[in-house]
Amino acid sequence: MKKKKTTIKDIANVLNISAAAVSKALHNDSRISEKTKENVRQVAKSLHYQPNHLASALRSGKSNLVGVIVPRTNSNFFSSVIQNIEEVLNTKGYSVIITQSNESYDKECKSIDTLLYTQVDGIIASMANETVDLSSYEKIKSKGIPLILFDRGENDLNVDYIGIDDYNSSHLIVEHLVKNGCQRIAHIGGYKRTRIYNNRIRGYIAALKKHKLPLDEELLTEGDLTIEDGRSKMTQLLNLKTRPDAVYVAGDYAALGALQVLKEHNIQIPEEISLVGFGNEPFTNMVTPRITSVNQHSTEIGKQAANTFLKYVGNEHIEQQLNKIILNAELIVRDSSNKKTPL
Amino acid sequence: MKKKKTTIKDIANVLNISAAAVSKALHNDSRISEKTKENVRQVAKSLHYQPNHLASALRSGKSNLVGVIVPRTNSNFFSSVIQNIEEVLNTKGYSVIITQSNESYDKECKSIDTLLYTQVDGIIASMANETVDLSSYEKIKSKGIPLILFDRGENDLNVDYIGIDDYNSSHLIVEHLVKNGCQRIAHIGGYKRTRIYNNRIRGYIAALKKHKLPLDEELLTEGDLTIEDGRSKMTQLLNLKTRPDAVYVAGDYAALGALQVLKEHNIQIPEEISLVGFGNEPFTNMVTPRITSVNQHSTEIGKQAANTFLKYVGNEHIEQQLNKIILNAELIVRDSSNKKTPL
DNA sequence: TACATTTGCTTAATCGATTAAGCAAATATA
DNA sequence: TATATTTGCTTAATCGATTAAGCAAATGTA
Repeated sequence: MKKKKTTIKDIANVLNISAAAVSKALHNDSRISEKTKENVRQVAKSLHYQPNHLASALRSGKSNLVGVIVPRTNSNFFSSVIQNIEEVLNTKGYSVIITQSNESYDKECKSIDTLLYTQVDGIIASMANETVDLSSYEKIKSKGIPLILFDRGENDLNVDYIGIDDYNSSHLIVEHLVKNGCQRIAHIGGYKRTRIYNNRIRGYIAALKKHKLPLDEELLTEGDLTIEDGRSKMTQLLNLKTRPDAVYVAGDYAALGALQVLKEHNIQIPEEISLVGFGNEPFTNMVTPRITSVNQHSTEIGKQAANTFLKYVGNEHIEQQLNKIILNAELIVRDSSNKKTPL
Repeated sequence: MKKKKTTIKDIANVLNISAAAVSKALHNDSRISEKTKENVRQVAKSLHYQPNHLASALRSGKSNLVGVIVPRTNSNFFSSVIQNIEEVLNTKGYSVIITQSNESYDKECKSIDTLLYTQVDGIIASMANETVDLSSYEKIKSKGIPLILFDRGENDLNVDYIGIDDYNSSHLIVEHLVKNGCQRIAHIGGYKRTRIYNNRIRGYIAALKKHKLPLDEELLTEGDLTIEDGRSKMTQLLNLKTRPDAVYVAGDYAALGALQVLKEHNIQIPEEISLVGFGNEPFTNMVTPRITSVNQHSTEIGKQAANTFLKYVGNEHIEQQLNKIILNAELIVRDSSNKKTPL
């Protein structure tokens, strides 16, 4: 019942040559005659031979696999990054295996173990929200395989990082809102412990100062930026004595939750309250009103991450170090913040 | 510079015992003394030993990896299925590696090769839209590893399948629309060559007949069900001499495209035209009006798929055969089809 | 005391592919 | 013709973990 797989030995037996000769023939070794090569290829085909990756990887110490860890795959951003990583790496003979952390630290550790256990040649990761302890990532480094972070990174790891300029993006957003006449701008932020959200918060605060707007602690919240989080934070903001006239949400899903609440309260967007999200998820362009958001350049991030990995391949002597590639984010203005009669 | 990994041999050298003893100690063999076991564990820890999966998998013939192939990961449905597969399999010591076909046949073949090459112990897949030639899937079967299909399956492969009742779902939808007074129901469908879309089309036709409604070929279209497809098919329908009074779209993304077009034409939904999608993607509940859709039970599908795989593990003698688990889909009625003043 | 059993380990083969080293035959060079 | 080189293969070691077989020492049984 159990179909046994064809090995080079099987091919060797058919042709009455050694397994070594078969291996060399398949790798087009110059010391094997054309005739033998052709025979080997034919027999290999007829026996449906497929090389056993475990054996060759064990021997060569190279698996030609690259692991990717993302918080979740169901956002367009991560899905697009992965797709671009694959596109670049596939052409170089690498295959990509994807694992999700579900924003959980435990799951992330397990993912890392799985990937190391699979002997991947490198890991490209975006860290889970929960992650504070970096020891599991240190483990990757200690194995001597390249680690590249994107989007959610961490300076302390001293590895390559590709992301957008979160600090500056906040400036772009606040500037845009101020130009549209907003004075009381709230920020529904992510957790400060996550670097990118911290940067967005710092950018928000700095931008307020730059435009001589007061920082009102009531208007600055922290959360996990799920739809539910967006809903509850927006509700909270609406219950304030003085409501904001603009809300900048650090994630599109939470922005969507906020939008729902605003609509349920029959609040005119952007006339009464302007709304800006972050991430440029496709749905921001689908809902009513369309939500202004920030394009994170997922395509570019994916390609750069893959190329950064390739830089290390075959150059084992290059020591990894903190090397940031920061892309300029792009504000995409849509109905939710574009007042027809600005200042 | 290159950190070399710790092997059982290193541990053996430290303790002056054989590698075999170390291996047995780590596997808690009864023929190894408690004292030695404890020593081995300690040294393993201090040397940061991690077993080399390639070696053990090569020897044992079991990789403890399960491959999952999906068209794309960025839909909530697939992402949720994967998450549930992982949950079930992780507790049984399996890790999951995910690959995406991007709806491309070529990419799907490559994914299959990657997974086979990685020597996964089984494959759980949902087929790409493009796939007609089943030979790459036959290859999986010929390797003797279990293959489980979900959502997008194919009877001819004679393997396990988990999905919802597409045919019946169409009946539910048409019935619902008829009850709401619709008489001229259009169907923006997927490609007939994909089984599930074919079933939805067949169900649509049968349901019309059941309710004694004429089948108008103009109202039945086929496409790839992207947002763009939804937009163009909806535009096409609006240009008909007699417009439909309801549109049943076989996918939520296309339904969203249709919704956009309807809104751009200032058509009242559901009063003038009712709209129903398929898949219950989160955004159906977020847009205005909220879109009626069909819940595909991603959680259940994921769990069942994983459990089906587990059924075969260690039971190499069970021959795979066509074995369908069909779950009842659930119609979730929302604003886009719920007329306040029905018949 | 004499033999049987158990304990605790070692040796060596194995999984499948790769590769350094080597050897005989064919071909080239002086 | 004698020697050097090239060609085309084989042998055997290797990657790291597992495991059947085996052996000596310790313990048990009669």
